[in-house]
Amino acid sequence: MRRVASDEEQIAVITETFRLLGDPTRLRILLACLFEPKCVNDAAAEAGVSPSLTSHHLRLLKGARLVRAERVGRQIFYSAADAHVNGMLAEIVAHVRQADIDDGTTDDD
Amino acid sequence: MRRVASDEEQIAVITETFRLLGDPTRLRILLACLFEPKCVNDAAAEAGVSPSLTSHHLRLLKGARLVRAERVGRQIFYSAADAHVNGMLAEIVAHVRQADIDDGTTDDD
DNA sequence: TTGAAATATCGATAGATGTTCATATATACG
DNA sequence: CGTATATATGAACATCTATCGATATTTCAA
Repeated sequence: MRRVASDEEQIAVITETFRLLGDPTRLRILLACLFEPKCVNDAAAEAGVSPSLTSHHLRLLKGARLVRAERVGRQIFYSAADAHVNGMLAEIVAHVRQADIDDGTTDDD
Repeated sequence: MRRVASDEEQIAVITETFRLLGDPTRLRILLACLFEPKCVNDAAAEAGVSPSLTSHHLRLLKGARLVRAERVGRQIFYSAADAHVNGMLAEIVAHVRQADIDDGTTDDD
């Protein structure tokens, strides 16, 4: 018999996921891996932080299934875990732009 | 001449939004207001926390344009700011389920 | 096996954050 | 007016968390 995830558990997982996305450094690292797999060093360079810290964050992102890891030689390439990760980012970008428009602080991209 | 929001600023706003969503209590309060406007007391009751704390969180959510406030008499009704808020939640729920499936810990809703 | 490169882990710390309690503001009603 | 209800605000605190530096592990090459 299959277990049914309770609302509390679902909220716990969701908030944990959002919480991880709520740090600038971690988000930059995730964005670096979004469209093409990146090794730790490259992701670190793109995010502008140390490989150590990048590895730390990638571990957390991997724990929340936001990224997947694949070893190639002595490098490990990280990429977005599924399409919903991109979807979330797309939605929040749209939301932020919407809020900007409502606010009258629009840019002209 | 209109200002163009830099990547750094966009990331700052996005992470701030995600950060706010990354707290269980705050998310529950937001969920309470998602599909129908709720006054502070009702949202507090549904989230199972004090009205004071609810007001605190709603202020933050309002600051990030995640909810809108409308006064009716001596009550203030809060509701989701725009459709993208629902979209984000939908995407993350789908992501969490996808991760569950990949993990073999699926439920049967 | 030895050395180098890439990634991971551990400990410590400074700063951020959620919560509570007390108080303040605002609206409605006699 | 004064009272009650609804919401908001402020300070204080206890906890969590991102970051850094050093060390460990893993993999490849010679």
